[in-house]
Amino acid sequence: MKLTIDYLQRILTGRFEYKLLEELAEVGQVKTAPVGAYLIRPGEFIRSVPIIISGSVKIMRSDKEGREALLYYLGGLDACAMSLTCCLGNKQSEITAIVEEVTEVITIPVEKVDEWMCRYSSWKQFVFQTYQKRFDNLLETIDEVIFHKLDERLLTYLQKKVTSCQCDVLSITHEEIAHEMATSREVISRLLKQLEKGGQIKLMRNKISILQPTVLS
Amino acid sequence: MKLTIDYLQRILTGRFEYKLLEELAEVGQVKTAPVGAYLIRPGEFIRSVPIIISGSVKIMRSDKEGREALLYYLGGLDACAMSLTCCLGNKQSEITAIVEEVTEVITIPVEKVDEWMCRYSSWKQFVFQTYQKRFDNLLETIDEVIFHKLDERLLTYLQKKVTSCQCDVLSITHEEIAHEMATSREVISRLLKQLEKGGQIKLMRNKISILQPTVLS
DNA sequence: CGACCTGTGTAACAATTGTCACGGAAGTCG
DNA sequence: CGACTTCCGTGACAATTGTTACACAGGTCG
Repeated sequence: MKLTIDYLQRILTGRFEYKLLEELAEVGQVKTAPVGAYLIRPGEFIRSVPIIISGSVKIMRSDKEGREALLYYLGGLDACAMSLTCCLGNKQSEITAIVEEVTEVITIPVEKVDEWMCRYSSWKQFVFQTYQKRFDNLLETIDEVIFHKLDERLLTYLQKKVTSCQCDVLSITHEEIAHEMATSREVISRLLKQLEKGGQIKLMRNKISILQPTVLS
Repeated sequence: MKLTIDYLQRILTGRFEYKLLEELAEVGQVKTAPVGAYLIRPGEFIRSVPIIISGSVKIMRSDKEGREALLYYLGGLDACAMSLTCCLGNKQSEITAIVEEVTEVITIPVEKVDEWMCRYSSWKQFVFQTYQKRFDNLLETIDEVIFHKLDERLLTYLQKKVTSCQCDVLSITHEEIAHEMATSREVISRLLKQLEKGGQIKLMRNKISILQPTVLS
């Protein structure tokens, strides 16, 4: 779909200069991706960088044996660092990006991503900020798995999910959680029960209500 | 210490254009850092980006309780992504960088790092390659801790150490390994003994000899 | 030599996490 | 309603990792 300057000004308020918005309107494409859609998969190349306007995308890592684990979420005005390196370095993706909530993205062709970097300092800043944020996301993830036990990890997992989907009743099965945390269903069930006894969540079929004070950024 | 073009041409063969080498010689500083020196610590700012010429630097992550864990090593011609984001985004460091083997670095003032990006495409490429490599390093680290058990992790830890210090007899105590892997000495002793029984290593006081076929990149 | 310090080995036990085996609850669909 | 599927709970047990406690080996230094 075609972009209008008006639209861009509304969603990117003050972030980019007018001339850049004009160019963005020229070459950018708006797309809507349904829940479950793959934005990219390991081994794939990508020829345009997506900027997420609204919705939520989860970035997963898989190993050879088919196990998977959640790395972090992308949300409003985030861009994917992996797509940047893929584009700029012509490299294959190392991760999977799956739409978690219906997501609207603007895609920008590689050449422009590169070209704008020198022409618009606001764009350069955006690109580096993206790298920095993803780097921080990965460090957070590492902290979790290295320094915390499963029950704590489960709780922060749920809390992040809550901020990602913006509601405190999650529609998710134990199986899915287990999958994203690279462990087994029984373990998750056990720990969830434990959290419920501790009054931090409430369990229902296919649903989990988070009662915790959700004091996350 | 001052830099000469000759020196730069020798160590950066073909990586950068001549004009960039001239500028590098102009503003860059060579420094030698002794084993154990901190190149950067969490919370610090940094005003110049170091490129590692020779030696080895380990990047560690710490949590609030003082525990630490090894993230990855930097070696020849690597640059630190964290120092880039610190400089370009004026952000505090999230990691610790400690000299593992005597290391020679060229430091480059922030302004130039930024300025050259538009002027020299080889430099831009270098910067993005740096981000990409560090990103990959972190993903590898995450793979290890999420998908592998301690004994496997210990083995790859030892192998990486071997490639980092370029010798197959490591001078290290069990305590130090435990520290870098964020576990306890007893656990490491136990697993090392197990690896020795399996014929993969040989243990001596303060030393570990790796007998494994070291088929690492 | 004897006191002392550091590094290693190891047994015993605790806690956490993973696996297997089931049974039952809730929902779907004929 | 009855068959069937999916999801959840749970007990029992195994494997892994963490902790405590202690013995001993090798080196240093007076």
